[in-house]
Amino acid sequence: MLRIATWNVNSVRQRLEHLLGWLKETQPDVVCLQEIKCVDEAFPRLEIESAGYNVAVHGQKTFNGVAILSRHPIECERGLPGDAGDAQSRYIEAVVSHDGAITRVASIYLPNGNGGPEKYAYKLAWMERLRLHARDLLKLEEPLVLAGDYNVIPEPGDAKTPANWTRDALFLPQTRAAFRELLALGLVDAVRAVTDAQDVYTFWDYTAGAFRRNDGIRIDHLLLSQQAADRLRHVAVDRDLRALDKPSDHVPVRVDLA
DNA sequence: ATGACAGGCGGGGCCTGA
Repeated sequence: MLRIATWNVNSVRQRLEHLLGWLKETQPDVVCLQEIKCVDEAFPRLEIESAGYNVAVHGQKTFNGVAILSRHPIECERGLPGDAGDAQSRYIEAVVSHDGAITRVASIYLPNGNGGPEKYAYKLAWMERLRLHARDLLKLEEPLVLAGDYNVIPEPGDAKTPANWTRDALFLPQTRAAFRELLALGLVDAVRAVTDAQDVYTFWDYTAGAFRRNDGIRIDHLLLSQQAADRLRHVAVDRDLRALDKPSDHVPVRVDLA
């Protein structure tokens, strides 16, 4: 069994106590982190290694930053191919060796895309780079898990109040179409493989009592290759973490693969 | 339409997020 989770922690240093407690309680094998908001040297490596994890970081000062934690040996690549001039740290990929086999896992922090046409163009270009890279990875015919904060609300049922998002980059028609193109490669949305429930959310805004009103959206996703989907045994959203003091605005989503 | 919060940076507000 391999338990793989994704979590946008909104600063790993601010969230370290939550992270360590959740690792101990949930015992994931592989964790994809996003928005660590620090350079590699500032990542709390020793504390996490002491909890039993190998650590691979692709950090950045102040913004963005991704990491992969693994109880099993990993070999990592940093950065999404397709634009050598892209300085934002939003992608790290690991080959996890376990049980005499391998599973390939990526931690993804897809651009938000709000804030002007340049930012939205960057989001769409990034999604196309991701599609091309995913297409290449799928040719390997391996168990593959592309996990992260996609900043995409795939369907109206993935928001409590979809009308609030119609002009937002997370829900614009082009954004949703690009996400569907990813799925069309043959990837499986793990949550949608196990439930049609319309109230599965992974993010609640800090403002206006959004969590109290359960005014959330589902934007953190694990997309599985067929080889991984065949092994899918369980999916969970650790929504209770949003009720802690000083929470991230996102909660972990995780899968168990046989 | 704006701002509600939160974090980083850096020592005062400003930028970014979703």
